[in-house]
Order: sequence, then C-alpha cells, then structure tokens
Amino acid sequence: MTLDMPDSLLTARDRFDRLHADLRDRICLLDYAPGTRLSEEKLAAEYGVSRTPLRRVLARLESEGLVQSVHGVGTFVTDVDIEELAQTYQLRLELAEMVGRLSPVPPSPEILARLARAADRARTLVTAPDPRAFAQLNMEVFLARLSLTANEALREFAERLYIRTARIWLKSVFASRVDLAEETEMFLREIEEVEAALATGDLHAAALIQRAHISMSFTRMKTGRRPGRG
Amino acid sequence: MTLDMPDSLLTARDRFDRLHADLRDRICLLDYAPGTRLSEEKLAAEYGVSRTPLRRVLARLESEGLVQSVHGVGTFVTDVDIEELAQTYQLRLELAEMVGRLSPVPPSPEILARLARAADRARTLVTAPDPRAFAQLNMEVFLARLSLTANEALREFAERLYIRTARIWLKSVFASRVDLAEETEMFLREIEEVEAALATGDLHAAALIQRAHISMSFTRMKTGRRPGRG
DNA sequence: TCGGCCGGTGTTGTGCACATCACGCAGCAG
DNA sequence: CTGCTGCGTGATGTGCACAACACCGGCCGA
Repeated sequence: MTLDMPDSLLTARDRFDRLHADLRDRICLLDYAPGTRLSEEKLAAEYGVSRTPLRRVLARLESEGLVQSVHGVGTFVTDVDIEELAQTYQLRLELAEMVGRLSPVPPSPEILARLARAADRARTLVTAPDPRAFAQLNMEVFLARLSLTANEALREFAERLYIRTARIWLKSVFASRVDLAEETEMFLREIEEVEAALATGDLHAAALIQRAHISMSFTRMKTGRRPGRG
Repeated sequence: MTLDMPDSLLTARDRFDRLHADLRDRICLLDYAPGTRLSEEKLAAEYGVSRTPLRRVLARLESEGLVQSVHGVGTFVTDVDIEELAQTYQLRLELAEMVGRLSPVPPSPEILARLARAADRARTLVTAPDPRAFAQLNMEVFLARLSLTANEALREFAERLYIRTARIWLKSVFASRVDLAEETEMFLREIEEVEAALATGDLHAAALIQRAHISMSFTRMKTGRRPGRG
C-alpha cells in the first residue's frame, strides 16, 4: 500500500505520519472493531519501533476521538453511535456546503480524472459489492473533493469530521441496517451528478449535491432497512 | 491561578490538561511571543515533571498549530499572519453563526450572570485599558457563549479555531495597528447587544451579532489604524 | 581571501527500565 | 455460602540515558 524507502531517507515526521495514517485507516475500515484493545507493545513490535513513538501516534488518535486510553487498563477503539453522532453529522453537512462556497478552486484535470476513475470503480462495485472496498473508495473521493476548496482550515476540519464519522456507515452495513447494493448505486449516482455539476463549473452545486447525499445517507442509517425488503 | 491539590489525587490526565491549558494560555496571551523557542528541559523543570509528559503536551500544541517542533533545532511558537489567517477567519465567521442555529440551548441564569459580570469588567477596562486583561476577558466570554449550543463537535471546532486566531488581536494591539480603547468599547457594545438579544430569547440574533463583530474586528486589524487618528 | 570540511554543542527523537494503576482470582474470616 | 482482603498480572504513564540531527565556529587548503 505504502511505498517503502530506506530508513536513511525517512525522517521522524514521515514515520509518524505513516503510522498515524495506517492505524487511522485500520480503525476507520473496521479492521479494528470498536472496543478492540490496542496493545502498545504488540503494535510497536509490528511496526518495528519502540513504545515511545507509537504512544505519540496513539495520543494523536485519542485527540481525534478514535481511541481512548485508560491508565492501567488499556487503549481501546472508541465506539460510534448514530444518535450521538447526529450533531457531528449536522456540522458535517454545513462544512460540506461550505466547500463549494469558501475559496472554491476550479477543478483540475487531475481531479476530474480521479473522479472518473472513482466512478469506474464504483460501477465495478455495483456488480460485485464489497463493503471495505466501497468504504475505501468513499474516503478517497471525499478527500479528493476537499481539494476543491483553497481554505486549508476548512479542509482540515472537514477531514477530521469525516474521520470521526466514517466508521458508522461500514458498521451499518455489517449490521444489515443499510443495503450495500443500494448504497453503492446511490454513491455512483452522486459521483455522476457531481461530475455533471463540475462540468458546468458550478462548484456550489457540486457541494450541495454532496451535502444532500451525506444527509440522505445519514437518514438511511438512522432509519434502517424496512423489514420485508431485504 | 489553578488550585493546588495533593499529587495523590491528581491523575495523569489532570496533569496533562493543566499543563496543556497553561502553556496554551501563555502562547495565546503572548507571554511567549511568536518565534520563541520553548526548551523542553526548562519547561519540564519548571512544571516539576520529566520531558516525557511535557513532550506529550507539546505534541498536542503542535497538532493545534500553536508550536512547531524541528528535530535537532527546537520547538518554536508559531507566528500568526493576518493574510494567512484570512481563510481561518472566514471559517470562524460561519461557525459563529452556526452556534445560534445548530442545537441552540436557552441561556441559563449562570450564563447571563457571567455575561453581566463580563460587561462590568469590560466597563472597567474601558476606563483603564489593559491589553492582556482584555484578551483574557475576550477568551472567557467566547468560551461562555459556546455553551449556548449543545452541539459538542461545533463547540470543539469553534474553540480550536478561536485558539488558533486569538493571538492576532493582541499582536495587533502591541503593533499599534488597532486602537485598544476603540476595541474595548466595541467589545463592550458587543456584550450589551448580545445581552439584549438573549433577553428576547433570539439566540440566532445573538450569534449573528458575534459574527458581525468578529468580521469587523478582523477588518480593523487588516486595515490598520488610519494615520492622523492616533 | 574564499570555500569547504569537520568537530563541538545543544536540541529533539528513541529505547528501555521502572513506577503507577486497575482488574481478577485465590484465600480466608464471618 | 458470602463478602472482603490481599496479591499477582498486565496495562499505561514516567524518568532517564542515549541516538540522531542541525547549527556554528574554527581550521585548513587552494
């Protein structure tokens, strides 16, 4: 997944960022389910470092709300609950709309190409649903679309909010509270609508589309599948 | 400033929070000017701990954008520049308005009392201007008004944004780019207007007033005092 | 005189041993 | 049988010594 380099060219910050991103993805993709205990010693051994820099990563993850450390007990992956995250989602909606309003930047050909490739992958996922691959694709698209605003603070906070809420969708899929096929189709439609909006240069419209889909996705998770459908 | 307790009743998290809040305030109140080098060893000695827990605090401050550590060089207080913080201010404006729109809670008598006391202190500061005391009062009022929303995520992010931009005002005062007396009067008017809005129960209006004053404050700093006035 | 090399010095980053804490279980008194 | 007390075990938190690194000044050679 990540390219390997000789340690001589890896600075301390690079190692930190790599460990942080790796553990963050594991948590967001439910490789570590909520409640899982993360052993500092085992993780340090796995990554080939001592506990000291690994604890620094865990402290960052704790500040982001992904884990929680308790002295003498352990470090645990936090749980995500739809009711508790309702307000977080409210804020996400507002920030999503702001991405198209504060310091918007015209989409570069690279961004459009990435969206096109994402749409292709989404079409593949429609025929062969895969929750984890879908969650990963969703995250990549979200981060790519953040580049449509030049407001760094907005990007940073929107990403933090996304990270905090990303797991709830995958959890809903595993709990069969949402239908994976339906979710994949909706996501594909969202990308296509966004591509159309960007083609006309209407960045605010693209942002409103994303806001609408985030809202609808949350409603589907909160409501759950109607009995008798699946 | 902070109450002392026997170490036996102080948990690790308490110590962390205390050090973090203390260093954060020192930076935000310009006790440590931008560019100042923070010696881990000296700070650890001052707080009576070893470098290990202190480094944890510095890492948190770095994630909040208040300091920056460079391997082999030192840990430095970051600088704040009006031009660079323009986008951060844009986001602050939006969040300030959201405080009155997302999950508003009726002001408790305690909040109203705190505002009234803040107004009294502001009137004192009008007659005897004091930049540092004003900045401290401003921060207290800001945090108090955040309690007018039940949206925890919004509170957290609004506070983080405030912390990141708080120093620019005090810096502008010391650079004589804004007039302290004028700023104090404007702040007093803001509190009184907010009190009037809260008295009618219009939380959104109170939020819009704050948004307007944040915007005007930023404009005053960006424009600077007109020559021939001061 | 100028440029590059090189070691001294002070800093942050890392590894490791120990302190501190919480939980669980065995043992025992009532 | 019940409840509690004490200890063993394993976790996170802390202190300390050393490694890695950057800056700076002197030195040497061209």
